[in-house]
Amino acid sequence: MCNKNNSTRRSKRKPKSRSFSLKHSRRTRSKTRKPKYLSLHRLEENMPQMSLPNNDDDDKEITDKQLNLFPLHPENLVEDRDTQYDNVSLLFNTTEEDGDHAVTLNGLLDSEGSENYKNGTATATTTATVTSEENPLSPSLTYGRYSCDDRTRLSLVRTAMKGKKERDESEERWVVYSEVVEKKEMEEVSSGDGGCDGGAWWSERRKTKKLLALKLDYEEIMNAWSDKGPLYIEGESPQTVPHLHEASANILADGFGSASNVWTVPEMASSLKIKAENDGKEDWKKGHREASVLRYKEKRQNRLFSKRVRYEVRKLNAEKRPRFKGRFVRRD
DNA sequence: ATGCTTCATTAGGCCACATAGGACG
DNA sequence: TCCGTCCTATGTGGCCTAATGAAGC
Repeated sequence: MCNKNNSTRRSKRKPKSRSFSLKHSRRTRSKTRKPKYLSLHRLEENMPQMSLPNNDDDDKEITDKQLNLFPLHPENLVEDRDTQYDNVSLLFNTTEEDGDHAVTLNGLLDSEGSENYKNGTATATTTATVTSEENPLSPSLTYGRYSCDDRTRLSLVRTAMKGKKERDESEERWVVYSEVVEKKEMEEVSSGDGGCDGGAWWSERRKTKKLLALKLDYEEIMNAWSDKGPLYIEGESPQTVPHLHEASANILADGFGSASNVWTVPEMASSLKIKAENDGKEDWKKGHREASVLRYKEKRQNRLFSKRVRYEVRKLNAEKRPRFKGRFVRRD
């Protein structure tokens, strides 16, 4: 219902005059407000600072850069254009020396995270780390070295990023707070006391993940459908759905999805395979990345942050409607 | 270092009613 | 199939308030 754009709201708000308000005692916080949504922007603030390794000259400069994952629409843009490329490069470009150690959130989850998750221990990795001394902006976090707190954060981010590929990339990622918390709690419960005991934690996590997989009663479905004609559209091959248990098991076994085990739609997968065979895997990967960058840039340019009124007539009616203290009141 | 208070900021909810669109005869 | 009626869900803007973080003591 209240889908008003926050920035618009903010701009509409008048600064309150404190002089008029009675000096009331401090409000009692009777109940703790549970935020409805978690913004990834906030999650991002808690994420480890990311850096591109192996470039001594640029290390400091890059280290000091903050990822701007939620840039403004051009109309709200001031200096954003200058940083655009850098941000995009931070998101999508990994240098050859990086190998698969991506510097994106996904990359972080896929490569670094998977390594540490797989091992189940807070092991130091060989990639560059940004310590709190080097980067005062992220005082307590180190990248490439995961404590239990880091694992917690990563878990939240991973949950939030889950399904990213299925969504419109232009959408801002908001996640329902309760879902994130519930999943987190489930994981914590399943991990039991040994929160930092990586092996046990990991195996329990696998179990939890398996329990979350969708189970279908195929026989019942087929029976219900039996009198409704053929199951598939004529002339088209039946769509196949990957075995979720297998998929999740593979992903879990390899960490959180290196590029090789990210599930794709079957058609896509076959075309990917053919293309990779024809053009060479590396060339195709490069082209794919460039296409992704282009798509990202285009959508970013077109993002609208101003409030969009869907029904102008409703707006007019609302503006005419009598109010008392901002609330609509009856005409009589 | 810790706890309390004050202040500023912000998200979310409330309200009435016109309208869209589905269900039904 | 078309038309009229009924009903429900939705969307709209301005204000208020609780929640929250920062700063000061």
